Amino acid sequence: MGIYEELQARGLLAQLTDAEEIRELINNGKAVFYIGFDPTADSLHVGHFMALCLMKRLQEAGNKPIALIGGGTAMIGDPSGRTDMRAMMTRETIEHNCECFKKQMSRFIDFSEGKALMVNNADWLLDLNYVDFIRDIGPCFSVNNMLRAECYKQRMEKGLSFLEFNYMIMQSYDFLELFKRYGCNMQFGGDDQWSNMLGGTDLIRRKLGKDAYAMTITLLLNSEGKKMGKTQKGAVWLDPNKTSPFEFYQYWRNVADADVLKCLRMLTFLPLEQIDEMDKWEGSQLNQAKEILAYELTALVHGKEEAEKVRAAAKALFAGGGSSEDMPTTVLRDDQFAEGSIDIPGILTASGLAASRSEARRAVEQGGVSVNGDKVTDVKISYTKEAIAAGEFLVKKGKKSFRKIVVE
RNA sequence: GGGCGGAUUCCCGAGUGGCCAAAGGGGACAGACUGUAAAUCUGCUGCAAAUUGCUUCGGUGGUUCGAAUCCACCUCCGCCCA
Repeated sequence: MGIYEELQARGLLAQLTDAEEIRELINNGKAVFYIGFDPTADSLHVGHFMALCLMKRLQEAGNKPIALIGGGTAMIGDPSGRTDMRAMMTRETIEHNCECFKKQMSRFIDFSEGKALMVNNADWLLDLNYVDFIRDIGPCFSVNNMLRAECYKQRMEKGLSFLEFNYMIMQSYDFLELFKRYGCNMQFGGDDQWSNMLGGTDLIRRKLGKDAYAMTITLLLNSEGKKMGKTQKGAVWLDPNKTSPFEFYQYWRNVADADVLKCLRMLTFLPLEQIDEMDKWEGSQLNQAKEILAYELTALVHGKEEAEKVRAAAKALFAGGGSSEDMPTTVLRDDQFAEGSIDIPGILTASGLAASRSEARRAVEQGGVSVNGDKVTDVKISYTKEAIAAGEFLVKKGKKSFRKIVVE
């Protein structure tokens, strides 16, 4: 089974410009491919993770990946799949984010000895001369066609600025540039990038008369059709400071039944035979599959050691027993104690379990808060520093939010 | 450049002088039921020293005893015409 067949079996392939040709190239390690990552935040998230895994898989099959960091395209802002304009980012923010991306990517992809490249499109986009550029590239794009592109559809109603309209052209230019510089003959990306990617293959054909290929990977949607990897608070980040390994683990531990197998196939590196075996599981047995999913992904992103710790911590919390050593912990400072004690809303807000004292109060009133297993019934209850220091102090809000409290 | 319409709480959206911290829906959160799932039902959803006080309806000023609501100017957006 070639890499193409493997990707297909995992349900990763969405749209391809030329399936036969692409299969031929990637199965024989002849692809030099790129995936673009716009530095819109200071950490990669789950969506990027999928792309990085794809890179890794293809690299292992002998193909050469180019990770393109969009320091230039981030100045424009990709309108794909958005109903409103992105907030404009300052150049400083973008540069900072680029640095963060670089660090994180190096952990997933082997960039040593030219096995992979990392480049930044700021290098060729930022100094373009406007008139030269549009004279050179402009004639290759039909506005009529662009307006028909799927990625702008949603914006035709809510409005699209000229700035964002140019995004497709920038991305297309990237592909052309990479083709010329590094012989990059393929672009991969999320399915929402399809129109932007086609822009690139068209541009290469028009400018150079050469063929280049594009392929999108399936967006990871849950059974309700929503993008996975997002929580109420925002994305599930790969940076442990933004999404702790524990939270990361829990996110996957809690996916819906209908989504477990899909996630295992698309996100993990477990052999397909093993996943097919799990496909036969039903009902509460799926819980085991979820545990495997959560463990595997946490191990990929944060390392095996960390994954084992958080798995043990989760078991301790939900199944009882086990150690609480690696639970999310909040350290209370002296100044958070008024007259030597702190009340329950104070603890909940200090630990981030509640956003405000009002929210904390509500949680208590609804019977959702407990301390060391005992339900808190009095909103006014206070704990002294000594009481907290005396032993294990475990605060629980709802069923799944825990925090171990210690004092300075 | 001209004409018209719009900006409300996390999102959609009602509200056109006091009865408004602001209907309804979605989402989120909590409870029951469960398998750390889904579905369902219930509660809840600005902040706080909490039967009270404070801050919010694009921005700034104004009218008024009282403004999300009226007036002026500004910013941003959509539609139509150029």
